[in-house]
Amino acid sequence: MSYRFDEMLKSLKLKATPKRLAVLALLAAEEGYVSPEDIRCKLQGEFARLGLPTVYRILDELAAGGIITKIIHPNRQLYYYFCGNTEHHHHFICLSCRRVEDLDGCGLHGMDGEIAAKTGGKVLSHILQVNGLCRDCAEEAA
Amino acid sequence: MSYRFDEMLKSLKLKATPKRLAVLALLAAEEGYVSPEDIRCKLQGEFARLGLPTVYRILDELAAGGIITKIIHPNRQLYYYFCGNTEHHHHFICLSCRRVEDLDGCGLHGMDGEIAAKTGGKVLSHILQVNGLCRDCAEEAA
DNA sequence: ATGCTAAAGCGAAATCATTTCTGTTTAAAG
DNA sequence: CTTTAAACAGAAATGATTTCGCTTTAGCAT
Repeated sequence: MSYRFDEMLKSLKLKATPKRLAVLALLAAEEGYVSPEDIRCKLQGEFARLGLPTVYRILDELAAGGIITKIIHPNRQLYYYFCGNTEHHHHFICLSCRRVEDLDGCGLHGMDGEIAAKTGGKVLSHILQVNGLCRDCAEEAA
Repeated sequence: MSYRFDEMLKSLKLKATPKRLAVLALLAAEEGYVSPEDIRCKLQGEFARLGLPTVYRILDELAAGGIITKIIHPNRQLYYYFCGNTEHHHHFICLSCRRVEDLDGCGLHGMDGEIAAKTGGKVLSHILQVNGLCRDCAEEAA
């Protein structure tokens, strides 16, 4: 699977700068979720000068545009995950090895509308994330 | 509705100290979710000396015991909510006024098992929370 | 009741991920 | 090629949360 990162950025009205492209490419190449610090480290060879604030800013922009997903972690650090699946769906994340698996057809489709109707309020967003140990890590722990 | 806070603490094998009881009572009296700092402020009259770390510790203990719920907020602060409903359920939270409404029968019952079966992994926890504006706040914003 | 011992509780200070700020650089548009 | 706005770097600040070592309390035997 290959992606047109420049077009993705364009669709978010962000310039396709080398750093943004590199962050996006790195995220897409990773199997699991990564922290801002991870990204800075891995891109240090490519960019002599790359500050953490820049990484944070880029990740924010990408997450705001919806092309990467913010992972909520018990350790309260930020993590991000790139997922080619553009359908509405959620994730099963491994707390040990950081692997992410898609949960398709999660049964929440239409929930927002139902809830809005029931409570009379307005649904702005919802969080659904399943935390656990992936098959390999679960077996290892056993 | 009145609760036996001392018994609740006992069931978690925590001593029913005045501060724990006060935190629990305060949470139960609040309609919405509150921050550790809120709690410290509101209990300042009752306890001349009450440090934030103590509040955090108590909230942790109560949340670990499952009698209060941790709220995940976009502003990255911790909030907690006391909910008398002991059935497995989730919440609709208002980002404006902090009101919380229960979502019963959320359609996730059994999901953990299904996911475990499908991925081969082990589900440790899941997060489901719906963020929005309650009826009043939505009307006000309109 | 009193003394003893281990657990629980406490707040000052430290921590550390994240953000802000300011000045600089870079790139798109005319 | 100039103009103008967006991106960027890095130092420093921020502020929620945790650590640490001391103090208090409760449980229990005497």
